[in-house]
Amino acid sequence: MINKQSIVGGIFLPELPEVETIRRDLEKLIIGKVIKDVKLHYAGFVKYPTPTDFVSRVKDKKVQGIGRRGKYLFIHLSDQYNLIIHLRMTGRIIYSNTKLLPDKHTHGVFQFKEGSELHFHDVRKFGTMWLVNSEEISFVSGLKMLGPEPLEKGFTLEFLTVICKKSRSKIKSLLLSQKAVAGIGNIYADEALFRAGVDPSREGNTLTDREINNLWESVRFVLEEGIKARGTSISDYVDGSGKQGDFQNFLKVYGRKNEPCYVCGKVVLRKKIAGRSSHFCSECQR
DNA sequence: AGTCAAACCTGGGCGC
DNA sequence: TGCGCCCAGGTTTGAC
Repeated sequence: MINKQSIVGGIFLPELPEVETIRRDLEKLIIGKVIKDVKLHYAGFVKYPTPTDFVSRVKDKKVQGIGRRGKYLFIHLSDQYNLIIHLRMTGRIIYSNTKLLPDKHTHGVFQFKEGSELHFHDVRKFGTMWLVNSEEISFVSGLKMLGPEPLEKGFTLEFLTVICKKSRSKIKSLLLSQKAVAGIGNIYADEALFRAGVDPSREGNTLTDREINNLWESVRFVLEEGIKARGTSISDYVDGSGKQGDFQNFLKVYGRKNEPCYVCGKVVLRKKIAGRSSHFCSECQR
């Protein structure tokens, strides 16, 4: 049997490109399907409503579309409901067109009427879901304060300029805050800053117009490259092995502590900035 | 307003 | 071999 199972988003640390790839994959797999039931093996990921209400609400809902905002995945359901998912760090969504045995980290199994399943799998149990109607959307924590989508029109150079100029926090911290740009995590923040040639410790209001322009361009570039790289890896159907892409080839600084910079040869440094591990080249980033 | 630490959680890497 | 410790990671919360 082919297409037996598909790991949709099987890689750690899902940021915007990973969530976007999951969105595209799910679009091909579950639109039009009707949810028969959901089994909760660990209910802690359900943030709203109560697990009992979550189960009863989701039954008989039809999947009408898949959306994304920052790192939040939206499953648009019938009756104006949205299943909103944040995978946090280790969350995965696994699709199978047959019944699939849950393992110790499978916390929820959505069963569709025609026999396929969507498993929510999360080793560290940080991932969360909300099932809300339009009046309850404000219950989804973190959603309101999201900045513009970096790959859409709202993320203008002018917007980033204003955000930087009025901020005294470190630029790395600003990128991670979700308010300057939605969907950037630690990996893409480090990669964007490297590409822009900006030291992650710099305060936002010290960046020149030229640096902000570089950063604006770099943020979009690395996210687009990320989508391209992940797109090839995840759309492959696998038989349980969870084939992954060549993400490593894409990274210039992240995870390369003490390895030579590809541009200048100096070793890539790693240090905590604003509480996050940050990788950078002190020669290429000023 | 900012920064920082703690909390959430568990597997993996380390030293001994 | 195995124990104990510490760490990573995104986000929220609370303290200064």
